[in-house]
Amino acid sequence: MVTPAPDPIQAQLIAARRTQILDAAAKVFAEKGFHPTTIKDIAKEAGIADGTIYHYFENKGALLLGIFDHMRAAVTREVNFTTLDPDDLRGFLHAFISQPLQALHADRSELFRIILAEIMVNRDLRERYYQQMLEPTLALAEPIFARWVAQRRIKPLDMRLTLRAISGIIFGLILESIMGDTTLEARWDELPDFLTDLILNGLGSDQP
Amino acid sequence: MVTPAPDPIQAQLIAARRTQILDAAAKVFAEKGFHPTTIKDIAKEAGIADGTIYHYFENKGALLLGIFDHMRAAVTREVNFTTLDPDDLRGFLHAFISQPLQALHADRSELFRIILAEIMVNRDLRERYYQQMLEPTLALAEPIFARWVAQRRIKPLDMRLTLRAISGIIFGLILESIMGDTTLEARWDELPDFLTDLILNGLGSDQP
Amino acid sequence: MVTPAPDPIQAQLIAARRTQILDAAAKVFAEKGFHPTTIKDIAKEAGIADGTIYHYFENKGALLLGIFDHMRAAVTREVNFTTLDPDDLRGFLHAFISQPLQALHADRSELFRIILAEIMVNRDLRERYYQQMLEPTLALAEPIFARWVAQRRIKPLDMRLTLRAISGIIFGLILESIMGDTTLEARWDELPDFLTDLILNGLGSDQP
Amino acid sequence: MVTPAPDPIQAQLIAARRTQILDAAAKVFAEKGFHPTTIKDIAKEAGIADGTIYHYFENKGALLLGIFDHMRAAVTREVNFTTLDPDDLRGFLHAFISQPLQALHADRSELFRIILAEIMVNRDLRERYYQQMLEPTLALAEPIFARWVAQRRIKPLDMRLTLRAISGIIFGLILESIMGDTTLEARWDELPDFLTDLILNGLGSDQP
DNA sequence: CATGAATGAGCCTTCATTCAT
DNA sequence: CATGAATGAAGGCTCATTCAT
Repeated sequence: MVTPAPDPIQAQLIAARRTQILDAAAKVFAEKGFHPTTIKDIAKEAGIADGTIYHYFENKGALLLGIFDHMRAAVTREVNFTTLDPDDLRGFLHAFISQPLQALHADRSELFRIILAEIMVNRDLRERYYQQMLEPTLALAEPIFARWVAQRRIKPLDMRLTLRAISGIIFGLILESIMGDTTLEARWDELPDFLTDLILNGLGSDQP
Repeated sequence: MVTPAPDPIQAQLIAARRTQILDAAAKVFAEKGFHPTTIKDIAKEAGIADGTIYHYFENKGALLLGIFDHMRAAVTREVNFTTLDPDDLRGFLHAFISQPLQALHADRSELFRIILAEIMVNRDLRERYYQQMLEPTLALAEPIFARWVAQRRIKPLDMRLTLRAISGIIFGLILESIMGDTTLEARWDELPDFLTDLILNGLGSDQP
Repeated sequence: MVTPAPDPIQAQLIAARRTQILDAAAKVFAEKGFHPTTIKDIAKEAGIADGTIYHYFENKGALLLGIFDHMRAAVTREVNFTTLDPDDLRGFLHAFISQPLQALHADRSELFRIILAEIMVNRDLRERYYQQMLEPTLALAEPIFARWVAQRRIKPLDMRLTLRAISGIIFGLILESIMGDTTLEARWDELPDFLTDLILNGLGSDQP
Repeated sequence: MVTPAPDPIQAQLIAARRTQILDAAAKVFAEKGFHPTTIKDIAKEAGIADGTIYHYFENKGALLLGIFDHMRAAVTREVNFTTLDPDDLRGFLHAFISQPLQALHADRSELFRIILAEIMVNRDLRERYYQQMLEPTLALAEPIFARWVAQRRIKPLDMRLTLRAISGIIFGLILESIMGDTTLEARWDELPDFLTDLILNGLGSDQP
């Protein structure tokens, strides 16, 4: 296991090698799943020897954590609400829905599926996911929604349940897509607009 | 592997033994997860020998399928929209939300978590889940929602996306609860009412 | 790992299999040493599969412990001072010297060499050896020697050091023989008489 | 592997580096044992890189040989019968017993334990030990003892067995001490006097 | 049908050793 | 000469599955 070297060039090399290994692991995991994948598979994919992996990662589980962190960093980079205008209610909501929907779709979805499976099963990973992704997102959005309530721009609903419902939709749709729903697959790009309307206006007819 | 005997008493015994094994497996899986559980664990829990399990199930994977089918049957029994009055828009929606929320919660949630993990990873199981649970539910609700549209009681939105969004909420909230969200855990019973309102009326303020 | 069955026939079979494995292990250990020997080597020698060994022994180390216990039982059977006449000073001393010298020589010496090496290195085994072999022997002999002192048949020396010295001779000679000393090898059978005289009368000339 | 340089300064440096490595190895071996110690452990202890060790030693086994030689040199330095007065029978015997007892005790005993374990298992080391330590000592003492016999100061016993018995006592007591005998541990310093008397005068009472 | 001992393929991991820089 | 990243062989151990009793 390589400890971060003070030497910046060394650090660069180490980071590069770690990324190389993680990329290989991510690829093979996405194809075969976590458990069916052997260290040899990953090493072969990365073009290195089995043992080399253990210079950079404690064990197989650490690879998954590494991938998780990489993905989290990437998603966090892509999903960034701080640049949004909180006064633009519709725009904010649209972005709030659209960004995760895009981030966890497409080429990332296979890997996310595998990670999600392990999240379901691995307590560490589960807590990590909750504390580092779900909870921060909810915490970030809460004051913004609260302001809208104060401004009477949205109904004075319970914010915590509301936020969980909205993020739940996103989550649930990603899951349904993972399950193989072809309708969602085909019309993924319509979802942000559609959901924004649905959430804002509801399903019910205006006429009583 | 037991081939279905014509003898009804035999069949009874076989079914009982299968259930005994499946219950044991479900218990141990829920505690330890699928992969960490060994056949010996299950046999011990069921009070039988390892080999006996193979008289009733092809292999370890078949146990999970069996559990899945059992759970599906139970959920299907509990979640039954056919007895609902389709003219009671609010009541139907409430039940549509409430029933799965109850069915997959509580003492079943640990096992569901484990099965979900395998669903994510096992194509067979995934397709089975989609074809036998998700898709039928959507198919069942679609004409009912369509009728409401025709009656102008709900907005003429795209039904397929609408249904996926609504079931997505349910799915997503179960997931967030599995992730360990204590808010949802504590206020699980408020969800049906809350969600029914939210879905019907939306988040937006009435005042433009 | 097989737990002792209440069924006496089962117990017989289990004991037989354990012995079979232990004998195979002893043979290969004696030839190649403990560490260089693989589980596969032992399994092959025993004519069984690798995994079978783990039905009967926790791990490789348990094999060594098992061999150690077997050898201890055998040596204890052979080295038995309780049948000796404690009034026969010379006879007792002769037997006290002779028995271990015979027991740990010949076909047993190769295995003893290997076990001794692990004793040197493995704290558990070391304590086991001390508590189960060395100490009991010393404790057994002490009252007998004390009686001789009381009877003024031997000098009133410190009994504990005396006993350790005598057993030390035995131990040391076995070691020197293990080291490959050909003189000892060739004249092993002279040792009991020779040592009995030496210990009783000492080296010094009678004439001052 | 460094070939001896003709340059004396080079040779000095090489010797120093070898000693540095050997000291580090000795320390770690004494703490963890030979097999459990990795080259990395030793390199870390010595404050150098893994690879550097291989410039000075063929392989891991050579480190043990090197330590063995170092220890042998040190012991040989400390245990030196040539300066003793061979006419002082008691004094010589006392020193003959005392010196090894001191040399292989105290801070050296842990390392000796480890080396002894490898001696038991490694034929090369075993022969080296016998030929370079045990046999020379015996050979050295033999003429001296023979002279005493000629002078009728000791009994005309078989010298070869006598010497082996005496060195066996020393050897055996060191072993018993290694085994964890607390009596010996506590009274180690009494041994030389005690043993000298015992060996010279024997255990038997003077009165017939 | 029930049993559970036996099987053996296969995986993670370690670590002595090498060698390009 | 020093470095330490890379290598890859090897081994202990697990466990799903089989099958003789």
